[in-house]
Amino acid sequence: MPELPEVEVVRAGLEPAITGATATSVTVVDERSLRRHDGPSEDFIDRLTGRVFQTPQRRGKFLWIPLEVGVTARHGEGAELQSVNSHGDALVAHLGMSGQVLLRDRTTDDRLTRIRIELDHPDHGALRLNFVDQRIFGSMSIDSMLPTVDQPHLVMPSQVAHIARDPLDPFFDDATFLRKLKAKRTTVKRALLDQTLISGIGNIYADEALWAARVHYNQPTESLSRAKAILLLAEVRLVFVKALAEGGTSFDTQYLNVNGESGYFAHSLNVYGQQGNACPRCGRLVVREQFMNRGSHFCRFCQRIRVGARAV
DNA sequence: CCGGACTCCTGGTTGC
DNA sequence: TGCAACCAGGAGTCCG
Repeated sequence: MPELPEVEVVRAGLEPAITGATATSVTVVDERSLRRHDGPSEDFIDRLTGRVFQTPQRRGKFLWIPLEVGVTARHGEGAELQSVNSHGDALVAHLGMSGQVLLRDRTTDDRLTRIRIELDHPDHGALRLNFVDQRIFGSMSIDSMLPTVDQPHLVMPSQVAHIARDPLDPFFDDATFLRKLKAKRTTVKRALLDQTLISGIGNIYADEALWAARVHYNQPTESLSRAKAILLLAEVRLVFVKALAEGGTSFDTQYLNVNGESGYFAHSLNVYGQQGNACPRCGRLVVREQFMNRGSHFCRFCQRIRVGARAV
């Protein structure tokens, strides 16, 4: 599924292609892809049509494109230029399990397109942005930008406000993360997947980072040594950076494919989906267990629950 | 605060 | 060949 590296590949790919483009036409093929939009599809279309895209942003697995303020073309003959809010709006996208953002020319469509946005770019001309999503766990929405609680000068879509910084964010605070992790009364994989603690990690990279750090998914966070916690955070960053590097190579400005299943995932997975295969480190069999309604892949020998290590 | 259950959801794949 | 069962799980919500 799309996690931080996949979403970042999309963001980085969209940036040069669509920044400055105008949304000339919007088609909602399947309203269920607007589940995070507060209002009917007509409202989504009205608030997006005629707007100009600014630089795409990302936090964790959320992606958004701020819309230039001041142009509310569709709304009335200039009569009621609604001052929505002082910080403007953004087109927010979450890819969910199977979402893709595909940049096409005007003649190309994709089978599972749920939302289609026609764009006109001053340099690149006519473009089409297809939001494709098989399972419809993803969504698009128009959301208000609001100042964040901790940093009032930093604005962000309201539905992203509760999402923690991701570990590739230059302002991610390691010390704070380690403190909060320690304070939690939960187990380590659950904590890694908690987007309010650290964002961007999904099932695949959680399993990969835990394997790399030799930590069992069910290790209580309070008994995780500080050294292990630091190592784990480093391994999270490492798998992200590796995936990002590989994802970047297959990037093509005219075709942004972010299907996590295909492409760069395949050749660098050590445990995810590898049940029955040999652990690359010790040669014993990788196993899969049910945890949190999903699969946990790990090596019973390399990753064992350790007791004690209750630092002061 | 925490965890578990539940909901959303579909098409490629598997099995008979 | 045909069809039904199976499977993947991010995120929000509710409840005990």
